[in-house]
Amino acid sequence: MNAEFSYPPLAPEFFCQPTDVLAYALLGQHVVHVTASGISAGRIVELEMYRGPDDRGAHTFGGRRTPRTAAMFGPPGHAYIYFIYGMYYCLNVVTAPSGIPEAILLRALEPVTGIELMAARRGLAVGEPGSPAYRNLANGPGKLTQALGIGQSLYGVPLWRPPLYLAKGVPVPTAQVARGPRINIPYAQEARDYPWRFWIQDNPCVSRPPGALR
DNA sequence: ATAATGATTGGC
DNA sequence: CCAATCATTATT
Repeated sequence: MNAEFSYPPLAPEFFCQPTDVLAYALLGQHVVHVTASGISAGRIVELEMYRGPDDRGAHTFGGRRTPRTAAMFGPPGHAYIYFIYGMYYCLNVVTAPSGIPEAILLRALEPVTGIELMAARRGLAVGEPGSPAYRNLANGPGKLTQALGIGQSLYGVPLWRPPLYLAKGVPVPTAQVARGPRINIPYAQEARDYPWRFWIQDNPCVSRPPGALR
């Protein structure tokens, strides 16, 4: 069993940094979810930032404040979770001070703890580390929430303590961070090409091969 | 009340 | 390439 996850939670103040700084700082950190079934956790290897109200790709473009997007207007370090395409949840880390709706979408994790639990939730067989089955556990925004058992009930929760928290990992040197356009926002016009997707260069668990810049 | 659509995934 | 599947949102 998982007695305790050995990585300590990040401090609440960690989230009080500009969104672009946090985009780099979050890579290499861990996402941990504690449930009655056990602990599952993964290392963040890919993410995207959304900066409303000026970002056409963001749910908060134009300052749209609805029940769904409310968390994005709240204080940093909380979970913004939304249901998409009738079947998947996406997990975001709210950033920027209250009133400024910015967030970072977590797009892919490298499995670290609770592999069997993650595989069971995904309906997959447990694979060896490095195998295709292993990579497939959390290499996408919908896959990672499914693997960690994250749903709407965690909407708005703080991310510095259980049951859902970010835990200290090894920061990724800027030189190892690749950037490119965000995925699946063809309607976003000029914002479509902003290089606001960040991932760890050459990491096998990123959601899709690079169309990289830098 | 109704219609359109999506920060995805998996299968053909 | 395209269907699955439904909450959210805007519109009537």
